[in-house]
Amino acid sequence: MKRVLTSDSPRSLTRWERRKIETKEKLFRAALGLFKEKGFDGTSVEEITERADVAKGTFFNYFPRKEALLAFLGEKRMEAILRSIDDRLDGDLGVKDSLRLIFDTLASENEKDKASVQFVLIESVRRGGIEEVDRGRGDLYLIFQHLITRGQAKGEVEASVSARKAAEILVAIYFHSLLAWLKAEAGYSLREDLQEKLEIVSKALILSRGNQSC
Amino acid sequence: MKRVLTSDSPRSLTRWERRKIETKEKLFRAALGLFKEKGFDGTSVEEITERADVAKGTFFNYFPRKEALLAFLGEKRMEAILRSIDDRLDGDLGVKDSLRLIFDTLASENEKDKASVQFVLIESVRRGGIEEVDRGRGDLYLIFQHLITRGQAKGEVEASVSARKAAEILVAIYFHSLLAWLKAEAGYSLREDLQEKLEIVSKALILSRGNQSC
DNA sequence: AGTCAACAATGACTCCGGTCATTATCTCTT
DNA sequence: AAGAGATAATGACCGGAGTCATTGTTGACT
Repeated sequence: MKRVLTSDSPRSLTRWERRKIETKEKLFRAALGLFKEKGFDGTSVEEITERADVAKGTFFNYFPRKEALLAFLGEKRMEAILRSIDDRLDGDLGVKDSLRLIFDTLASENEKDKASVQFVLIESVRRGGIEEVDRGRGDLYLIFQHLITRGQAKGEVEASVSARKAAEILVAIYFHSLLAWLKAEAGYSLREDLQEKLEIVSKALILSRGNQSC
Repeated sequence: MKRVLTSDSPRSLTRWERRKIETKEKLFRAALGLFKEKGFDGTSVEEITERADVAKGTFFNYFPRKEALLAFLGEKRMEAILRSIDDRLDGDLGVKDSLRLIFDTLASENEKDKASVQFVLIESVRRGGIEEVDRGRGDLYLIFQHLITRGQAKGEVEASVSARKAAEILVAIYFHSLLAWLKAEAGYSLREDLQEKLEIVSKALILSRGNQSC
């Protein structure tokens, strides 16, 4: 039995909620700054709350555990990546070009800020759990699957392969390459690596129109 | 300048060393039992040392951190897997059959004891760090790479693909599938999943007699 | 304006991983 | 056999993550 008097749906933000978001954001920013200064393990929750000017206990009202900060960061990053992919994807593109574009976007978004990716993947996966990454991964997976299914309908993609499995392979390649890139020397190009691998698996997926190889 | 008086070379294990190994093993067994009973987080180091009948501090003489137990387990498992692959691999086999055999071995070794894999992958990767898994992964990677290079020399494998990248793809597929399997329902067959994915990427790698490009 | 239920903030507290100075045990030398 | 040097065992201790009972705020309703 809820009644809202001041209009209806746009009235979503009460002072409380605004302050809640504000506090969470404040904690998040404080934490991120400290992490970049002193690393994840080197930063205590108390330091974070002190910088955010709240009491220690408050932290746990917003993040169930310290690692949840990394999950939060991960979510934000993945959202940005998916938005960027959505923006750039064009229905007219062929499957192979679409895949190229997606891998390209994934690469460049990650190459933008290696330090954050370090936290999200190494640290978050390291400590927080793989689950965190999963929501985003699921979305990515759906994009691939959809693309391939559509490609099969259009006769661009080998009909005999399971779109599900193919999508899983693409996701696997992406995450594995990301990890490899994080551990590689500075000069290593994620973009080139992904494109090269895409080139290889494309041979298994894409029906070339009298083109390709040799 | 070492002198051993009680015989010579077979006398490699002094009482100390035997006891050292014994203690480490005792700690390890106690820990594994407790983990299966109460989970990793639910088990404290003190419980482990108590069951192993040593003082708490002793634990850290053998494992630098609690997670090192998982790394230790992981190493043991990976060694067993690689040994099993070595045993079963036959130089006469073609590349595709070899790959099938490897994936099959990987699947069955892991399917033997899902709980342990949970610990090694989820927990160890979750908390201990990805580094732990890396040694074994590196070996696996080399096996793939070697196999493919040899296959290219024999003309079985598409010469244009980089053996390095191809090996990375195979490893990526393996680990990703392992994770998916761990999170899947009980009925899900890792073996079938891997074989199906291998079938797909094979199309990109293997030059079938009478099929495929060039 | 005043009341009150809902919710958030707080920090003292608990628990546990990890350290370290000290003690106990072993091996080798003389 | 006794001493010395090496190595392992020990548990008091510390710091930080996470809990929770209490206190402080907010805004819906009268």
